[in-house]
Amino acid sequence: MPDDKSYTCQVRALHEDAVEVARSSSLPDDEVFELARLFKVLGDPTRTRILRALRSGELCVCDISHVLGMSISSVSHQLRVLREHNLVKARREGKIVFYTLADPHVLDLHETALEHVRE
Amino acid sequence: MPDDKSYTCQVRALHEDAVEVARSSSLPDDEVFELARLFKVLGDPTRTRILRALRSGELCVCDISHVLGMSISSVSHQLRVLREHNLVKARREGKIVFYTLADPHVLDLHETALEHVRE
DNA sequence: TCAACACTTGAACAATTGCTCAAATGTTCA
DNA sequence: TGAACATTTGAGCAATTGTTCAAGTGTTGA
Repeated sequence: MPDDKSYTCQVRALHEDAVEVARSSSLPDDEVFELARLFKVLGDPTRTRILRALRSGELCVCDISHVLGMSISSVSHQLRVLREHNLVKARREGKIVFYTLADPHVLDLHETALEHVRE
Repeated sequence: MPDDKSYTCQVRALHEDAVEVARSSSLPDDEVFELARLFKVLGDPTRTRILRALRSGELCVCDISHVLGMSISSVSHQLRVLREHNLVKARREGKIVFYTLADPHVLDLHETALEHVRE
């Protein structure tokens, strides 16, 4: 990021004090990244529906596929994403793998967001 | 989505009752979509940092660019996304456009998510 | 040991994303 | 009016995403 005129506005900062306040109260980079990462995982309709489905208790991959009306494969791919981000847990029982919410607390985000979405 | 064996598991559903419960308590499609859409917008580090910066009050595009250390252009592009999703509001004063949070309530999502991220 | 089955995985693909660069707007002030 | 400047916009691009298809793994029971 070069420090020339094309890059930012030409004064050092239009409102230096406001910039300083904003800068000093900003989150550490890693927290910003983690925050965005979590929201990004939540920001897909398929994954949203999987998390909603698991609200009522554990389900196997086949069950989830039926609830969503989607292929086993794509559900499994998304379950992997959710697993990798510690949003769901898997438990194998014979041939069947059961999934549960790793931390139902995460659904608090759904509630808050729904309030916003519903205005 | 064809209804053949390659598509889902071979029984109608492994746990029909659980599937029925999950299905009947699921969100309407449009709410799922809106929910995911909101999280998706929140799920980018640049946009996260913009929203955090605006927490301390209104800033112009140039200010935000300074706080983030990013080009005016990319900040403006992201502000457009935030505007289109009603997360920020713009107010023009002469040559300068000031941005504010459209609904600071949205930052409640940050707080809740930060708790989760921080374990 | 082998077929059946629940699930996972990898490659391939179109679609979407976030950035940069350059050009266009809109506003002020001389 | 025209130059200066804050911001927006559009095209172009590499990178990422979500799905499908086909092949793979792991477990059960005959």
